[in-house]
This record gives sequence, C-alpha cells and structure tokens, in this order.
Amino acid sequence: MTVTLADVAARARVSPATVSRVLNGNYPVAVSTRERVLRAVDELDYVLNGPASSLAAATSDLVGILVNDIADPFFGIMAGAAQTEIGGQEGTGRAGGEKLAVVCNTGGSPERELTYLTLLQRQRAAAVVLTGGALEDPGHTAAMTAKLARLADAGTRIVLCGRPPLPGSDAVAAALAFDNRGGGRRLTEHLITLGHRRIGYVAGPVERTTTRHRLEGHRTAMAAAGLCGDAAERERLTVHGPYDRRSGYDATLELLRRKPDLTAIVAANDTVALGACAALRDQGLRIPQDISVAGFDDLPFSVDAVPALTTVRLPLFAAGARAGRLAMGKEAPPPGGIATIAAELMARDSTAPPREG
Amino acid sequence: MTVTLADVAARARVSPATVSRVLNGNYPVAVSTRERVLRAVDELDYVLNGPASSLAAATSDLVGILVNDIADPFFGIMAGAAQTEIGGQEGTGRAGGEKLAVVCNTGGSPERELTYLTLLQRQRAAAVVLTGGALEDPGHTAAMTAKLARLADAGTRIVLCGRPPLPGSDAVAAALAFDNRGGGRRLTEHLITLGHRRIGYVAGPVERTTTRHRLEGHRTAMAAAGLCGDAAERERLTVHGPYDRRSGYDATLELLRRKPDLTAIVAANDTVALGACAALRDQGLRIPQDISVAGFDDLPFSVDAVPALTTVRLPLFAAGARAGRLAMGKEAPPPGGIATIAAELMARDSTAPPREG
DNA sequence: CTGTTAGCGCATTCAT
DNA sequence: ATGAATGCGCTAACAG
Repeated sequence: MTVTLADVAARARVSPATVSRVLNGNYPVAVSTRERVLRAVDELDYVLNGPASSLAAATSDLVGILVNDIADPFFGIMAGAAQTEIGGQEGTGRAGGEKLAVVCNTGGSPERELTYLTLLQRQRAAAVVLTGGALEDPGHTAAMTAKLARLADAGTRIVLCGRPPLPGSDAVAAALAFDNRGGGRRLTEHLITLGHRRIGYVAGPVERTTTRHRLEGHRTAMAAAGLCGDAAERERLTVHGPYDRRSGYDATLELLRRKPDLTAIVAANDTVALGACAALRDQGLRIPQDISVAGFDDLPFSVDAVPALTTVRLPLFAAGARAGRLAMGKEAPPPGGIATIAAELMARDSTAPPREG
Repeated sequence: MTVTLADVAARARVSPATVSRVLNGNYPVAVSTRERVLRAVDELDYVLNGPASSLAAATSDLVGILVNDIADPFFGIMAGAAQTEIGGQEGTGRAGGEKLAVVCNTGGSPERELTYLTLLQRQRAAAVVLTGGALEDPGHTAAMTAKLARLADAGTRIVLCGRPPLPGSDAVAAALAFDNRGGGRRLTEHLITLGHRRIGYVAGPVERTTTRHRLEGHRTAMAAAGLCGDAAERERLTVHGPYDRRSGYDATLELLRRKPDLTAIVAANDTVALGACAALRDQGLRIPQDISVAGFDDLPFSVDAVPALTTVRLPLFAAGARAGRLAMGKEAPPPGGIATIAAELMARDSTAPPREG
C-alpha cells in the first residue's frame, strides 16, 4: 500500500542503501544514479518514513519551540522568526534533511511545559527553543533543570530566547536574555525625568523572571530618585496579574482606589498597558494630560494606540531568528553561552510631565 | 546508555510486551503488575522512544496545526484553543497516549504549506488542522487536494478551521467555515443604514478565500442598496494588500487620493483597520465624525481601540477548540462534514452617520 | 492476564 | 561508488 524505500530502490534498480544515501545527501553517489533515484522518488511519490528514519539514525528532524502564550504576538513574533531560520529555505520536503520546526503552547503552565519537553524528548527532538520568562518556583526549576539535562544528554540542543540562563546547568547551548531590568529602569527614569513622583506599577504574574526583572528595574530607578518608600508603600503601588488586557484594566482601577493621586502608571507589557488606558479613560482621565501610561515590548499595535504608547522595544524578531540559528548550529553561541539583548526606550505620546508638580 | 523498554521490563520482572501494554493502556493488565511496571518506569526515568513506537504501530501521536501567520492573534487564538483540546489534560507525558499538538507557521506561503504537509506526512501525523483562508490558485489547490488525499489515505485525519471545504475531496474529515460573506454583508449594511454611500474597501491579499468572501459580502450589500457602480468604479473603491497594519495605512492613503469624499472605510480585518485609523488621523480626519472605519474578526484589542472599533466577531476560540476535538475524534463531524460558523456584527464607536447626507 | 515471536522501514556498518 | 547484512526499540498478533 504505502511505498517504501525498497520500492524506490527496485524502480531505480539500485539497492535500498543507495536510495538512503541520495535522500540524505551525506555520502558520495554518482550523478547518474542520483538522478535515477530522484526520478523514481517523484514517480512513486515517495515520502520518507520519519519514524523509521529516526529510529535507525537515533535522531529526528523535529525542533520544538515552546511559548507561554501563542495568542500573544510577543511570542508569535519570536516563534515565527525562529521557525523561519529553522524550517525555511530548502526543497519540497520530499527528501530528508529538512527540519520540522513546530511551536508548542504551554499556556504558562509549568506542568504543560514539562509535558511538552517530555513529548519532545520522546520524539528525540533535534533541538528545543524555550521562549519567554521562566517560572521561579524551586521545584519547577529543579524539574526543568533535570529534564533539560536529559534532553541534552540525548543530543537535543537547548536554546533559551528571552529567558535568563539556568544557573549551574550546562545543558543549555545558548541563552539569549532580554535586558528587562535595564529596560524597566530606563522607562521609569524617563517618567521621573518628566517630573513624576507617584508612579503605580501593574506587574505581571508573580514568580516569573520577566515580572521580577522588570519590576526590579523600576524600583531601582525609583530608589535612585529617592522615591522608594518603605516595603508597605511599595506593595501599595504594585498590583500583580497575568499579561493580558483584563489584568491591566482591573489592576489600574485597584491602583486608583489605593492612590487616587497617581500621575503615572507603568504596565508589565503593552497589552496590559492598553487595558490600563481603557480603565483610565473609563474613569474620565485623559492620557497623558491627567496621567501618563507606559508599556513594555513595543508590539506592533503600540505605535497605533491613541495616544501612541511609550514603551520599551525588544528586538523580538531578531532574537527569535538568532535563537533559531543557534538551535540549528548555524551560528556560534555567544561567549559563555549567554548574550544579553538590549532593550530600547521608545518615548511616545502616552507619557508627559504631570499636571502639577 | 539510554533506557529502553527492555530495561524497564527486566527491572519489573515482566516481558517487554507487558510494559508496552501498561504504557499504552489499551489492554488489560493486572493492577499489581501495572504498579510494578510504573514504579520501574519512574525509577529508571524511562521515556518511550517515539520513533520506534510510531514505526511499530504505524501511527504517531503528532498533530499538526497549520497557520498562515503565527504572530497574528487571529491564528494564535484558534491554534491555542485547538492545542488545548488536543494536548490538554492527561499525565506527565511519561506514558504513551498523549498527543503532541504542534503549530506550524506557513507565513502564507503556498510552498511552505505543502512542505509542512509533507513533513507531517513523513511523521505519519495522526491529524492535521488547517486554519485560515486558502490560496485560490488552481495549481496550488490541485496540489493541496492531492497531498491531503495522500495524508488521509495514510490515516491522518484532516480538519479545516476557518477555511472553506475543498470541493470534490473526501479527504477532509470536517470543515468549519466562517461566514465571511454574511459578516461582510451585514457590516456594510450597517454602514449603509447609517447613511453612508461612498465606502472604500481595504481588501486582503488577492486570491485568498477569506479576502474574496468578505469582499463579496460587502459588494452584495452595496449592490442591494443600489450603490454598486460599474466595474471600474468598484475597482477604484478597492485596494488589496496583506493582512497587516502597514497595508491598512498605505491603502487608506491611496483610497483618499482616489476618492477624497469617502465617508467610510471598511478594512479586511481589525489589524488593517487600525492601520487605516492611523492614516486617517495623520490626515487630520476624526473618526467617526469625519469618516467611519470598520474592521473584521473582533480581536481582543479592537474593543480598546480609540474609538472602539466596529467590527464583525468571529468565535475564534470556540472554532479552534471544536477543530481540535474533531481532529481528536472526540466530536462527531457536522452533517456533510461542513459547518458554517456565524459572524456577528459588533457595532461600536468607530462608525456613525456621515457628516452630511 | 502474560510471554514469545516477528517484523515495522530505514541507516549503517562492512564488504566489494 | 554501490550492495548485503544487521539492528534501532517497539507493537501486534499469536499462543498459553
């Protein structure tokens, strides 16, 4: 029923081994023979049996890209870029060699993250790219470290993109970390320079590296300006929530309740910032005249927001593409396996000097 | 080095077949035996060899979800929903049975679409979900039909989500098509009811089903109101472009150049509509006082646009989830294998009666 | 309910 | 440069 390598060999009047060799292209084969084989492949409409091939070779052409939220362009942009570098260029998929770049959506769930890694391990994936912030739970971190070690042992290349390196693990081939701290700090410095002193912060989910680093950057800037109250005050000015619009909306109302005299709100990311803007508008506040708002990431829609959103640009596409190349071994890892990706302040119209002050 | 089924069997003092049976769970095994085996699995930290398993069973647990643009939430929402239904619930991935739901980004390229299908065919994928509009090129359609037929022959279940059925093909197990025509028609009817007569249309890429259907709906409404000029006039009022912000911006400027007295602009989707809004603002036009704008899809950010965007809601999450269930065989296909998903008009603030009559 | 046997389709020695 | 032989790790009959 289904055509096999042997069928192709018979039709091309060569041995199965030869067919395998032309398909994989990593062995000298006479030009005439190769042509004959390829013709037979086309005529029979033969497609390599991946499982059989992977079993015999003990490696597969699967490359997994894990994302926390596939509906969020933050991840989509990185994943798409990585996939372009991995799957991109070559032929029709008829022959061997091409990688199958696939993205797996963990939904931010640590269990699903581990499950996907196991599933990829089961498939003997050639590489795995982990994107976005990590959960900072000791148990989960330990489990991840162990799992990644096993994957690496089995020959799977591990690349981190937008995620800080795993301390004490040599399983990771390369880690591209965003400078979330620096970006967060510069963003808040920008607000302070404008004259803001009472700044609320809508943070991301707790126990996430991204959340913590951005918040640390913010507080560093606040402290440097002598605006850092006691712990209780800091808590009052901070509300945590998921990275979505709803969270921004709700958290902003909560901040306003706690501190009606806020002159600026910094959001964990652009999506949250948009929710914050909506809440402020619904309260009759004008942006930036009555209150300033800032986001993070500089997603494509942020420049079109009204007013255009002040934010911090992360080179998501470039980072994703680089991660893809690293996963393919097409690019040498950075020194020490770790690179920090700069974050650039984009001052736009949603921030301005406070009314009075 | 790497632990195999035989190792587990030895440690649990049973035969390899028994281990296979408890792992796959589709065969009666004594409770005490099962426990012994599972303990051995844990102790040895055994992970099933996917390729070997797939080779022997002639099926794999891979399920592919193809999307045109992974950075677009339109696809992300559907893909995430589908993935939830497919990968969702069960264990740690330690044992067999769980599906590996992965999303593949074609970038809208027909070649990559076919390549991905071949790669999934090579992996003997259990199912494939194709999301979003299809390219309407005869050659590509024929190639797709043939490829899908082969996949179906090999036992891969094919589900379409947000894509019209393939005429004359019985390879597709189920097709969930959005009512793009109806949605487009109702949206334009809404504008006409408000009093608009000169309406520009920023269409999607040519030769795409989604583009064509939405445009047909628009023109049906125009014709019904006697607003449909000759072919040349219709062309003048329509500009095609990709489904992105930039296209909306540029196309809007072009439309304004051709027809400065336009009172409304309908965009191919919400992202394009946002670009259109930006262009209009840059031209000093107020929305909706000077000109109305409408989108399509009702993506999450649309309600937060300023003004809130009038659009057509598509139940992307529900449709994606249903496609996932259909791909898993957890839900019976609709009658005839085809279901049309309703599109609901969401009249918001970006549309209003035109300035003058 | 459990063990035994026989491939699944291909990559890879080793020959030639 | 090509062919023949072996085994990758597992599942699926088939016994028992």
